[in-house]
Amino acid sequence: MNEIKSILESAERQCEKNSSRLTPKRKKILQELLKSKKALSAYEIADIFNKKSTEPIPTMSVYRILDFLEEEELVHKLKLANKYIACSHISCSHSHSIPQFLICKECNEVSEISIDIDTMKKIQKKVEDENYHLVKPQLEMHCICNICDQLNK
Amino acid sequence: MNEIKSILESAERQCEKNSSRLTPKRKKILQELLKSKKALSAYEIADIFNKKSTEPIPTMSVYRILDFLEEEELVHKLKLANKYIACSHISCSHSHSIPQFLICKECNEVSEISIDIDTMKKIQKKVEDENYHLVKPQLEMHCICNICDQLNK
DNA sequence: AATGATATGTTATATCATAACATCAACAAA
DNA sequence: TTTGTTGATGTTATGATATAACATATCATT
Repeated sequence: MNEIKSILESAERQCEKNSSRLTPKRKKILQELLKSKKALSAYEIADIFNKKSTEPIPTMSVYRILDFLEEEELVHKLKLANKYIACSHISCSHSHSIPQFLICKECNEVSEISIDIDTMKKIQKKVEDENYHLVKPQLEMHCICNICDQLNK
Repeated sequence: MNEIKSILESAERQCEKNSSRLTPKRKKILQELLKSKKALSAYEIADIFNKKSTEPIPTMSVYRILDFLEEEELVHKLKLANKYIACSHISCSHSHSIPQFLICKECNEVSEISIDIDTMKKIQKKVEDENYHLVKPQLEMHCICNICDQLNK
């Protein structure tokens, strides 16, 4: 079975549970993000949408839809890149660990990793000692992927 | 002795060593960053400069000067906030550890902390396992400071 | 159909950043 | 002293990301 299709169905169920609606446009944008290995900007998403569809979508709507999808925890916003990426755990039934992102600064490919709890706790302790606390324990790391790194040589 | 003045002198010596010049404008921008507890955007720096000085500085120049100061390791760019902050170790003679930043999402106050080497190594290992590597082992963490957190209650 | 809530459209503008080219100032070599 | 070179700064235009404010459309319920 088509993997993306099944993820979209999970997403739909998840929205129903929260009594929110995964409208056609919201669904389509989530689908594009799922298809993309790279993180996409709101404007890139609008472009993709508009190339494929007869009725265009304004960027404003894309931003709103991304906000919605973020609230539903279906996508993550990467502040470091100002881009958006689908959550890689939509279909997981278990509650998953906190996402940590590796973002290739060249090609914008993103990998979602998880850091072990002890390490994260240590970092959190440091943060609390400094009289701050983490808004969300999500780290974004500016990386270069091996492929791009090779190309540079 | 005035602390900022002494840091500026260190900065000047550091530039001399690299045979680069800490011009009056560069120095003044560094000084504003040193005075500010918060991270400042290029446009905010230009505003501050222009309020105090008869001859205005264009934003373009501010960006160039920030690039320069970054190369000299006198300021850090915070990608997470799109803002800039003076390095807190300009006068230290010893080579200091990799900076990690806590950024308050409300007031933009920033603290520079350091994470112990083992923790950082663990993270780096994870990253390498995923076929990436860190451009610089600098983490920026989206936080809220205790003061702002209190105000929200 | 009328209502209220949610979703989307539209226009304008704020904010952050870079490109491209011109000019100026400092300084060393002729 | 002039000239050439380099680095610093000025100027103008524009790209890229993001939000505000208000209008309109659609859906779910009565």
